[in-house]
Amino acid sequence: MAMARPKSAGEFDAVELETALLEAWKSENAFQQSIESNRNGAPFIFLEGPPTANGKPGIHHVVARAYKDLVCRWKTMEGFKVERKGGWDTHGLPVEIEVQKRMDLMSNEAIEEFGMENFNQACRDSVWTYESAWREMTERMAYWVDLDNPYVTLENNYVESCWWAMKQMFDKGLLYRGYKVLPYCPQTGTSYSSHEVALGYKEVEEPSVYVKFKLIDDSASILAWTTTPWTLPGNVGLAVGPDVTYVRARITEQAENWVGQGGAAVGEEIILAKELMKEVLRHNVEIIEEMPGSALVGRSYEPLFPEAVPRGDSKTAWTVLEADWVTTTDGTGVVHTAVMYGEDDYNLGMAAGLPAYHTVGMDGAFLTGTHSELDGRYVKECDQTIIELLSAPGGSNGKGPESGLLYREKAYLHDYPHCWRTDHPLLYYAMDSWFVRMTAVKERLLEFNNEVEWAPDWVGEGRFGEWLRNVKDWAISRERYWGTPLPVWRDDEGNMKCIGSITELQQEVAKAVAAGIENPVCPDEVDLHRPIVDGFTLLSDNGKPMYREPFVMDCWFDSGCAPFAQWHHPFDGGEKFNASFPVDYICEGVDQTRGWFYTLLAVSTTVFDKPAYKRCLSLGLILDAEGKKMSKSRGNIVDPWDHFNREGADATRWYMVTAGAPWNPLKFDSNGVRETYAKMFLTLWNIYKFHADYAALDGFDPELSESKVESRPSLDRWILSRLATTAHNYHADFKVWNFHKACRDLEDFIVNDVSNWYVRRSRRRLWDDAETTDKLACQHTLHEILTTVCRLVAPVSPFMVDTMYRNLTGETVHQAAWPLGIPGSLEGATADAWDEEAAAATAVLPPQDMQLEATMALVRELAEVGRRIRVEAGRRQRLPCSQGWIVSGPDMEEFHDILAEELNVETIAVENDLDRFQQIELAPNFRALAPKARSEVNAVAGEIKNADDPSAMFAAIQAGTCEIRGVNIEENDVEIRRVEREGFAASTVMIGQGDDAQQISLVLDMNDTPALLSKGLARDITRRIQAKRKSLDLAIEATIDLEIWTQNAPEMFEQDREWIVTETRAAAAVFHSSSEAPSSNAETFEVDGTSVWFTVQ
RNA sequence: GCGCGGGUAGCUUAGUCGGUUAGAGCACCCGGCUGAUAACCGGGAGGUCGCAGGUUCAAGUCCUGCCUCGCGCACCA
Repeated sequence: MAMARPKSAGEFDAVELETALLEAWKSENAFQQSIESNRNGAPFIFLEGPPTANGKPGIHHVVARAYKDLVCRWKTMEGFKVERKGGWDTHGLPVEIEVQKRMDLMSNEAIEEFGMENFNQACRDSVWTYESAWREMTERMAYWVDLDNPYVTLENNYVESCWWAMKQMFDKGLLYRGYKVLPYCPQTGTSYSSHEVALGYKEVEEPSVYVKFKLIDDSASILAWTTTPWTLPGNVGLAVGPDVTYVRARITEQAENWVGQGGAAVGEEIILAKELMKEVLRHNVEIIEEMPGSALVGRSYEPLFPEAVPRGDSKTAWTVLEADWVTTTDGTGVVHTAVMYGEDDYNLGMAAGLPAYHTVGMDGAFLTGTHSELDGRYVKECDQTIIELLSAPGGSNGKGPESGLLYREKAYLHDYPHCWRTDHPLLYYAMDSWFVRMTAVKERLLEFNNEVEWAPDWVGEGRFGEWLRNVKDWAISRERYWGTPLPVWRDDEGNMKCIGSITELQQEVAKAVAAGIENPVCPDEVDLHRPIVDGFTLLSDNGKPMYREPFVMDCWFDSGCAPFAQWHHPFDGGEKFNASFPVDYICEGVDQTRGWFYTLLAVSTTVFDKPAYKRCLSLGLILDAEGKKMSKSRGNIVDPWDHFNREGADATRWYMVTAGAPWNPLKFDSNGVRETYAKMFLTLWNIYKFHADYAALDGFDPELSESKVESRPSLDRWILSRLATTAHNYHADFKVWNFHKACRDLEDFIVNDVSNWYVRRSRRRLWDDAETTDKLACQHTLHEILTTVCRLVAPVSPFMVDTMYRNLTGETVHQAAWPLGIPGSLEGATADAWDEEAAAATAVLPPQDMQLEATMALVRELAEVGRRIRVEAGRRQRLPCSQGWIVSGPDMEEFHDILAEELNVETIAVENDLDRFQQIELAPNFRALAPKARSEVNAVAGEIKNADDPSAMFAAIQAGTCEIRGVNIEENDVEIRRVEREGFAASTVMIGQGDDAQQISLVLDMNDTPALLSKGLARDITRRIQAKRKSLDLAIEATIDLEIWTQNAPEMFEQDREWIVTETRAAAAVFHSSSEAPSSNAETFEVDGTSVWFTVQ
């Protein structure tokens, strides 16, 4: 049995407390113990989204981890078995770039020269650069996750599971090889992800050209516009909008002031979108014909560079095609289509059967055979040549009009992506790529998404749903070095094999070797990375050598495999996997919508035909105090240690959770952490200290004494009811992900109800040296409040409450039961379903008494009202009033003494005669009045409000005889408001709402008597002496010698002198008469014209 | 351009079914109180509820348009 007798609390030092606890947790193995203690509980499966450890962790990582931890701890306290395996994302471009920068290997050639093996080794090492920083942050913030046995995406077992998954897709026909147009840098020989492209947008001015495409069997030309003249040799089609209106316009006269090259002859006919005619054409024209785009579809035109692209068997090459994405916002309403150099172009080309041939090599130069003046030249240097070729009489193909094929050139200013390493413009370039046919499983994706409980729901329905409804095939390959290699081998005829395991690889290698193909040995522990896997040559079914497709996989694929690859499924851990899929809970930033949230679902759908997760908490972005996104480049990342080392992890975590809804962007404000520390944690500590210090002093032991709740004073029953109500609301908010609301309300309860009312009102109860039942009641109450509050706070801020709970109960709060029940421990329960009633039966909360809560709310309200009255009447708080009256309202008899004390009133009485102090005013109740009075409502309301004699009107209303503007006014059409009669110090409060609304007034008697003046003075003197005691740092039980002189003072009664003596623990006291001069070392003060001197020794 | 989410006091924010005096906290000022903690209580000042229309007897709340910030998507031919 644990020691349950609290020790004195001591001063609060968050950092010291937290670091000491971290040590204790470590030596006790507290995290593992908290799981172990629930080993028979129902499982709640959490999946950690793996961070990459090659960047320093910032405060935004702390936020995500706080929410992960919060839910896991909460579920653990509910009795669920919540294992938390850590994970690391270790592959991918960010790692490569980091290494490239460090080693100055800024191109693929450089990497290959350096050696792929060496390079990948460098990546492998680089991955762990900040691992210890992550570990320290994770431990310090008390994110409980198993970092000693994490899954690591670069490990062979993990990669093997990814290979297995890939093979499942391959076997289902969901994996295919194709082209994808990607932003590509010929200098470095790499394509870029959209993230990198975003880094390199630059505003540039480039020549854009309007080109005439001469129709066959027609004198007219179709006009198209492009900002990339180098794509023109690759032109194989023109796209028009089927519903766009086009015109055929004839040039009627030469244009004046022509700038630049190009032009048109009088009589030439040009086709373009009607809407853009004015903007594009510099000549005067006459419109010959109008037609929709659909009328142009199928027309053939002369290729600009007939040599550049072979027709092949294409029937649609060099014809007009329709595309619904063609707009008339710029250009000519006709889009020049070069299949290999634009994404839309490529998709259109594939759909329409255009020939798909490159005119540009991987080095960025025109391929031989494009045009004699262009072959072998870097495309960006050819703009001028192309313009000249087009402008020549007859144009570049010699079949155009005499005026040439160029109509106009125009400098064009736009944002264009550039290589962020070499600064060269990127080329959109069609490249070999592998895809997962996500479009084939779109319906399943949508179904599974509907099954997910999203928080907030609009991310699931909106953002994520939108993404799925527009799902495209997943380009999964990257022509890089450091990643999970694509396990596909291919021969020169296009025969392919996808390898799903090491064993299979070994078998295939053996087969190849048997057929005479040389191969390195393939041991069981073969490293599944480049270049090792590239070294194996396999044998196709037709006996041809097969080489590995030289790609690695998108690293998002790796993390998408986490649910099974973390267990090395299907090779190991079958049970582990089967029992934990789909997972119950994931939680990451909203930026993972297209990232991890998607790839998890994409992989689980294609491989298992199941969803990957049941619940997903999508967190808002973390912004700095100015509302700017935190980023390395802005340098506005907050270092979590700034707060860990100042206010501590508890305050940091509590701040994060209470600052706003989890899914809303969080403006991280350092002052807010400070505020949380001072308000929430300091207050809670002081409540605890108050209890613990007296409990220690009195030897209080909750196990050895008893105090029945129903026989405790109403103040105790009130705070316990508030505790139960707060806990219920807290839990209800947790269930619907409203952690912010839950925690704000709990904080309010702690600060307002417990500290500012209960403890303040109870302070004197514990001062009593004797063992009274009242003191015991207070101690038990405080004990119950604190142990419950500790458990509620523990999932969010796990440190301080554990220290408190340990001292109060001898046990750790992290193995304590959730006060609202422990469903996870019930027979047959799962994370999704449990017996609510049986779970509730395990709850441990005091009884609720809503009536009592309402009454106390009123008492507190009246206490505030009383102070307001005093301020307004200019009567100081310490000068008592002889009498106070409460006018109407519920019975509060049992709280009259509290009120009397709060208000410093001798007696409180109830007065039912309203008219004695007050009169009424009437106010219209619009909700009731409006339907009856309709448009007259304002006029009627005005007459009610301004009634000369409201009492008389109300009497008429009650009698049913009050009619205004034809409307019969009934009682519920008006509200009665009370105002004070002239000459009374009173104030009125409204409680309740709607029909239950009630007004209660407080009236104070402001007349003085000698007795009151004496008492008031005594209180003032006492207060000054107490302050002096405090400033002298005297022990509470120390006694003093007291001397007091007064001048111009009211007579002080003997009983009040005695009161001063006992209150201030004076062993000896001398009250000098007013004729005696005060000692020169006496302190002095003045109150209401009375001067007082005193000495304390 | 499309979608999602915001815009309420100097700052952080609450505001339910539309109901007539928009509520807190921080900071500021005045006063009070304190063996009560970096506290507490009362009061003050501080708001065109992003802008403009509309619906309604009544709009922070509902509708339309616009401005603006954030995020995502698309485009940049």
